[in-house]
Amino acid sequence: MSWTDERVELLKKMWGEGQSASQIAKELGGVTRNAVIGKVHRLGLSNRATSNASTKAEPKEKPAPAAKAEPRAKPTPKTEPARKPAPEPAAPAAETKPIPARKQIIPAGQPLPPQPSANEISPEALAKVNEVEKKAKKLTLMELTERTCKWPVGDPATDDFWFCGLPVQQGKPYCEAHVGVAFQPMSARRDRRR
DNA sequence: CCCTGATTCGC
DNA sequence: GCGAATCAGG
Repeated sequence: MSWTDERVELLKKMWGEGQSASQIAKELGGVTRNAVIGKVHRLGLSNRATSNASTKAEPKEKPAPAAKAEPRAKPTPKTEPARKPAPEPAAPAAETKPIPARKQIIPAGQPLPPQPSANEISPEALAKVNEVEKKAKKLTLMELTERTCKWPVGDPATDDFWFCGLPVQQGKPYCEAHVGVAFQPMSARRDRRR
């Protein structure tokens, strides 16, 4: 792949939006995040310092052909990146509103309202979930990544609230156990007449 | 571990 | 100009 005008344009756009290099690379396809970063720098984008960029300390670096691990001087001031992480256009785990199936433990505060449809979920699946919750990594919102289970556990109003955080199932926002209760086959929807 | 961007340097 | 390898940090 080459840097066509279109691709460069998209790159600029996304970079401007605060998208990460890897995200941009994914979007573009055919390039790695390194390629994206390299291009960004060549284009002169990168971080737009408020107006300082001096103090180019000692650029004197000795090649040191023998020592490959020669530490390169990196006096990058790295003042606060003025870049603001644009809020995810598509909320990660907002697509499907899962109602964590809980036993009967009410942490504290308000008694949770009756779960709308914590009904016809495979008992095995539920059991699994309860199992998993013990091993959950208990991540905070900020710690969630693209491959950590985003299943919420506990009461958000309490400090006893966290996300599963286990490795997600390929392509899914949840780990295996939680995928099991989050995505119900339509066929299971058969109780009420209809 | 996962991730981020920054830099170097052979191509 | 390009981007893999590497570095540095969260």
